[in-house]
Amino acid sequence: MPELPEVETSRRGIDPHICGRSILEVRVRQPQLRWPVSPEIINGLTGQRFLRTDRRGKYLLLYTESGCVILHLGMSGSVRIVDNSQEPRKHDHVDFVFSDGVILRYHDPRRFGCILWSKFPVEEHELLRDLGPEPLSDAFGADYLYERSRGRKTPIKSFIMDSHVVVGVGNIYANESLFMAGIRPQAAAGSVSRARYQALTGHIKAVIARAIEVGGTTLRDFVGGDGKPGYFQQSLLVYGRGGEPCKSCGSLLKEIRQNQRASVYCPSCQR
DNA sequence: AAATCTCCCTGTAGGC
DNA sequence: TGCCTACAGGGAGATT
Repeated sequence: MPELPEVETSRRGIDPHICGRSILEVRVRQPQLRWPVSPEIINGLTGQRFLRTDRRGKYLLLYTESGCVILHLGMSGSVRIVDNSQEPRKHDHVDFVFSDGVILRYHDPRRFGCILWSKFPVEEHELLRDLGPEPLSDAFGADYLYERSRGRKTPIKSFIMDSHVVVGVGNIYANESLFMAGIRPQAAAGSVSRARYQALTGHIKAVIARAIEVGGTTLRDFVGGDGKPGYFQQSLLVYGRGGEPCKSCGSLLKEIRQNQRASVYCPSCQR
């Protein structure tokens, strides 16, 4: 599943190939994603160019002179750069066809992603308007989480995965960072101390920053390859390891479900 | 307001 | 081997 580092790695991978090139055509083989592909994208982009790219949470933003494509990869989505000699494969739903035979190809087997159009200012689009701060920004830190969490009884794992609190902390990083901070995922967010939020935010920032660095080493994969950035290489401490021994103390890791999501933790290291 | 539930979809894994 | 079913999961929207 694409986490924030993969989205950022995708953005960096496609940016130099699509910016400045004329859009000849947008080919949509399957418009039914999470929401239908915006008609403005299917019909209205010909002759325009992407000027720059950006990212907000896990949303990729592709700016033209008249507006902005909002693209989300969902659970199984990917984008890559191919040339016009490469036939689309199964689940290659959308092609942005540029001059010089360059194609930005969107692939998404489960179709939980979306490709939407927004006029300026895109920050006021309803999908982006109420999002929390970026995890790597200075606005996100122990003081912020501490203040936001007072009075909240929701489990801390649900709290840090809430995109209105902070963007880009998916299930994998929530599990991993809570383990590193020694906090049980069930703990009420409002009862976690400032000091523990200090540890937690530090680990969230570190794990995401490191994953972006690792992804950067595999940028070449975005051109003609399978579009898979390198976060798969990273070793996971708890995620997917329920029932296996804790890498720190050897206790058996517990797996529970919170909000229909798997949570794995060490009953000894996390309190 | 906050917490919880539902739904979208298909590849994969497990059972027989 | 192959068929069948259960299930995972980001995140918005509905419901409690």
